[in-house]
Amino acid sequence: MRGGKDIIHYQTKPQLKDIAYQKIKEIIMSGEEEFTSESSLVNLLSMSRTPIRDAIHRLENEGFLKVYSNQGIYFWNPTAEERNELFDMRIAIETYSIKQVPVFTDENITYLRENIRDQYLAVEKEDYLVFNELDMDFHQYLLEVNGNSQFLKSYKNARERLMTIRSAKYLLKTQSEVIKRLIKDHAEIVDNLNKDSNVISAEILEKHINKGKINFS
Amino acid sequence: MRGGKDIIHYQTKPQLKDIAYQKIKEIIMSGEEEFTSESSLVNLLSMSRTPIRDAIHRLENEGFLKVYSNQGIYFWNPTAEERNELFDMRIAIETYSIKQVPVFTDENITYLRENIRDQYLAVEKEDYLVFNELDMDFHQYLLEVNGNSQFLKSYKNARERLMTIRSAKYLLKTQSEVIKRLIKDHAEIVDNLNKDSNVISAEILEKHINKGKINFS
DNA sequence: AGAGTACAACTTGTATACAAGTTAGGGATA
DNA sequence: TATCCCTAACTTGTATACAAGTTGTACTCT
Repeated sequence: MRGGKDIIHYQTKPQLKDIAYQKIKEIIMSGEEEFTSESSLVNLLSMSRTPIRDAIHRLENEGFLKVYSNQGIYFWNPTAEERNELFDMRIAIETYSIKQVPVFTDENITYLRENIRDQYLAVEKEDYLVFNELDMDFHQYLLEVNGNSQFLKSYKNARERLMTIRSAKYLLKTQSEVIKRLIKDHAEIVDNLNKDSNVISAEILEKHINKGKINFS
Repeated sequence: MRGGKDIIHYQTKPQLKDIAYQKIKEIIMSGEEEFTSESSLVNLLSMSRTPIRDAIHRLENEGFLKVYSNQGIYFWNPTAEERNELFDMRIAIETYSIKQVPVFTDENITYLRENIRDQYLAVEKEDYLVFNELDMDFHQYLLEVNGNSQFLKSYKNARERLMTIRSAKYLLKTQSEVIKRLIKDHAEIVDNLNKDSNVISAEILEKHINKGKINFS
């Protein structure tokens, strides 16, 4: 046994299992397939089973798919209940996080207002993909001010799972009026920061995230 | 491609990777070792690298260890900040969960009161292991009434990671007086259920979990 | 003695062979 | 025709061989 030394982080060259993880997740999020198998992924990604299996097991841990022994790999197809659970997870984390921040600095507020301005611009251009990126960044930034890495990790997971096409069909039929109301929520949240221990912002945030549930068909 | 059928859940015989997962987690939670390697685990558990690696990667995903390529496997040794992050995760989830439950039934209340009675009995016997089990069950039951499986999963993960010996040294020096105050918190939480949308219970719960942070040296 | 280097013994990453379970389909049997 | 059974082709689980990176040590050279 040699261990116990300090760990040095070398610049690691990209590993196949990480490439596989990313690619398979993209397949899942594209929503075109419902199931697959190790062998078909081996053919598709041109690597051996080992990195494929590493990626699959990681994605299974993160809730993106389920491996049935000797039967195949099924991509996660959330029920309405499961989607709501993820939205509630977001509410729990994001509302507590914002209330826990003692003060948002001027720099924080400026960043958020600029993000909101860009959100309006994206909607004007009817570029809903860019809007979604900005929306994701808005909520993520609020969490980053708190600094709790657990919050951030859970948020990203919930958000990504909710963004798989099969669970986010609603995005396709959102209209600019609906989105403009979401942006108004964002503005209201920022306007009420640093007041009343951020309780008001947290309340708006809760209603805001809850709108995600309703927007489903 | 054959897939697309209904999945049948056969009674699966226990898999080596699940055994490895459990055993390695026990080693981590015992807190006796700080690092290891695949080969030493292979010798210890008498199985090949494959199930060992599956278990290790799963545990890494859950935050129990970190694999450094070509350098070894280091068990998670949390800083004070990281422990606090997990406690805050618990607060976020548990307080929102309890507020979300519209009504706790008589059966729920009865279960919780019986659990609390057993907590007192355990402390009288100075059996802090049993108390810990009951405490874990108390908080878990509150989440189960809500029914959100995401809450439950995150709670269990946070709880287990906080219970690794190296992060829970405090347990060894907790005194029965301290624990009795924790049990009083539990009783107060239950006494205030179904009042004021469970806001009061949630507030007590927040202070209660926060005491975990303070109890560290 | 000291600096540098080569090497051996470790580490995890990757590829692949084999084991065991599941399933669809064809064919024998009634 | 209908039923049963066998088998071939799939599935994931497991074991193992090989590749590539890291590190302590011992040796060589100055």
